[in-house]
Amino acid sequence: MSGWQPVRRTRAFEDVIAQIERRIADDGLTVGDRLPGERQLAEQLRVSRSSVREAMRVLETLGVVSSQVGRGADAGACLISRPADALSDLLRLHLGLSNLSLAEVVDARLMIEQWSAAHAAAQRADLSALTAALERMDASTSAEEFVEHDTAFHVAIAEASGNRLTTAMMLSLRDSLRRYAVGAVERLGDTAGLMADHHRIHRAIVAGDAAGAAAAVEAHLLRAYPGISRPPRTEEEGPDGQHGRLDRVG
Amino acid sequence: MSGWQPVRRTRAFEDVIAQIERRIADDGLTVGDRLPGERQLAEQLRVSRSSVREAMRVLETLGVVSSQVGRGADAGACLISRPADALSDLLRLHLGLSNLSLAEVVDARLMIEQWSAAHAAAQRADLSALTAALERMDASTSAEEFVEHDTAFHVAIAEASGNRLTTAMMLSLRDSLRRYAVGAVERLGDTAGLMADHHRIHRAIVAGDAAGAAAAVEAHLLRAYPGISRPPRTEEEGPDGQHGRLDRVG
DNA sequence: ACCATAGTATGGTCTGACCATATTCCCTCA
DNA sequence: TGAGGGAATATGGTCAGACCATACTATGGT
Repeated sequence: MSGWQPVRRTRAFEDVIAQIERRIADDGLTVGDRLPGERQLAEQLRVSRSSVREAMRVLETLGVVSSQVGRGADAGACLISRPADALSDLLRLHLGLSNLSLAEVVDARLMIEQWSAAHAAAQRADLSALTAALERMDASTSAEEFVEHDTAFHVAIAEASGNRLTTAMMLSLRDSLRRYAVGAVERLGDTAGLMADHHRIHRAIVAGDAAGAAAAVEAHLLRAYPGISRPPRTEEEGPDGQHGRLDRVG
Repeated sequence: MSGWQPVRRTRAFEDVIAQIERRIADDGLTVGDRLPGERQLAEQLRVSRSSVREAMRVLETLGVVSSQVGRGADAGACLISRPADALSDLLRLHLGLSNLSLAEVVDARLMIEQWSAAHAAAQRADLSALTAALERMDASTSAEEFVEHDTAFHVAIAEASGNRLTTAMMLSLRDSLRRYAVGAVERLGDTAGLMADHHRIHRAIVAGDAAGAAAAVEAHLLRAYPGISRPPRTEEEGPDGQHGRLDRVG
C-alpha cells in the first residue's frame, strides 16, 4: 500500500507559532497589537518559557514581532510587519553560503527595478520623493552623501510602484548588494555617468514612459555591475548596453 | 553636536549568529558542513545552551541550518540552503497580517513568472521537465492531480530561467497563493482554458519567443486571478486580455 | 555471522533562578 | 500643594541543570 505519512513530530515552539498565527488569522490580530508576556503565554499554552522564547525568535526573524524590555505600555512583544528586514538577512546568509551567485541577485534586482520603474511611470504616482532624492544627489559633495541619496532614489522608485512586496524585495536586494555597490562607485571613479542615468530614469518616469524607464534602469544597472546581468534579448545592440532594450520583458 | 549612536545592546544569541556567519564567510563553511553540538557550541562561545538554541531557531527559520536528533553522522546541526521555505513562511505571515494584499502578491508573481518565461525562452534551456509536466497535466483526471502537475509546470518555468533566487521567490509566492489557486480552479469550473494557456506558454518558450511567452503568462494569470493584477499598459487592447501585451516590461 | 541489548551523544523540553531595564507608585521634602 | 526621588514591579535576557525521546554505536552472547 502507499500513502504513508512520515511521522511528524511537532516541536513545542512550532505549536506556539501556529497558535499565534491562528490568532492573527481568526481574531484579526494585526500590526500594533500586543502579545501577552512570555511567562503568561507559557502558562496559557502549557509550555515552558523557553519554548515561547524560541517561537518569539522565529517570529522576530520573520519580521512579525518586536520585543521591548522594561515595563509599561511599550514593553512586551508587539506585532509588526517588516518583511524587508527578514528578506535582507535571508539573502545575506544565502549569498554567504555561495548558494546564490551575485549574478542571480543582480538579475533579480534588475527585474524588480525595471518592473517598479515601468509601473511608476504608468501609474503617474506621487513622484515628489523621487525628485527630491535626485536633487539632493545632485547637490551632494561626498561619496557617502551620494550613496545615501542614491539609496533614497531607488527606494522611491520601488515605492512609486505601489507594491509593498516588490518594494521589500528591492530594499533587501539592494541591502545585500551594498558592499558591491560601494566597490562599483569606487571603480567608476566619478558619479557623472550614474547621475546621467538617474536623470534619464527620472525623466522617463515623470513622462509616463514605461518603456523608456525600464531601458534606463537596465542601462544604469549594467553600468554599475558590468558583465553581471544577462537580460534576455533576441537581437544585440551596441556593445555598451547603453540603450539595451529587452526583447519584451524585464 | 550630532552623530550620537543609539545604545545597541547585543543579545547573546545575536552574537552566536554573527560568529556562525563569520565562520561561513571566513572559513568557507558551506552547505553540507556540520556545526558543533549545542552543548559544545555553548561552551566554546561562553554562552548558555539556551542562547545557542535561540540562534539555531533563527538560522533554521532563515533556511540555513537543519537539526536532527539522535546520534551518528546525520545527527546535529547541518548547514543547508533552502531560501524558498523561509520565504514562504515570511509571505504567509505578512499576508495574514494584512500588511500585504493579494493584489500585491499576484502582481509580484506575474512579474517573476513573466521574467522567468522570457528568460527560459531566450536561453533555450532544458525544457524536458516543462514538457513532461504539460503532458501529465493533459492526462490528469482529477483536480488534485491537475493542481499537482500544474505546480510542477510553473516550477519548471522558474527553474528554466536559471536563477535560483527568482525560482525561490516563485515557489514561495505560489505557495502563498495556493488556497486562492484552488478557489480559482473551482470558480472556472473546468481546466480547458487553463490548459490552453499552458500550451501557449509552452509553445512560446520552446520556440524561443520571449515576448510571446510573457504575454501568454500574463493572460494565464489574468484568467486565474481576474481583476487582481494591474499590468502597466499604455494602450488598451481586447477586453479579454488574451493577448495583453505589456507596454514594455512585465 | 548474527542479533539483541546496553551505552551514549544528540536535540527537545522544562524548571527555577537571577539580571538589566524601564515604568509606575508612593513617600518625602520643600 | 507640588516636585523630586527612591522603592516596587513587570518585562525580556540569560543562565544552570536536569530529564526525556531518539537514534546511532559498541558489546556480548548465541
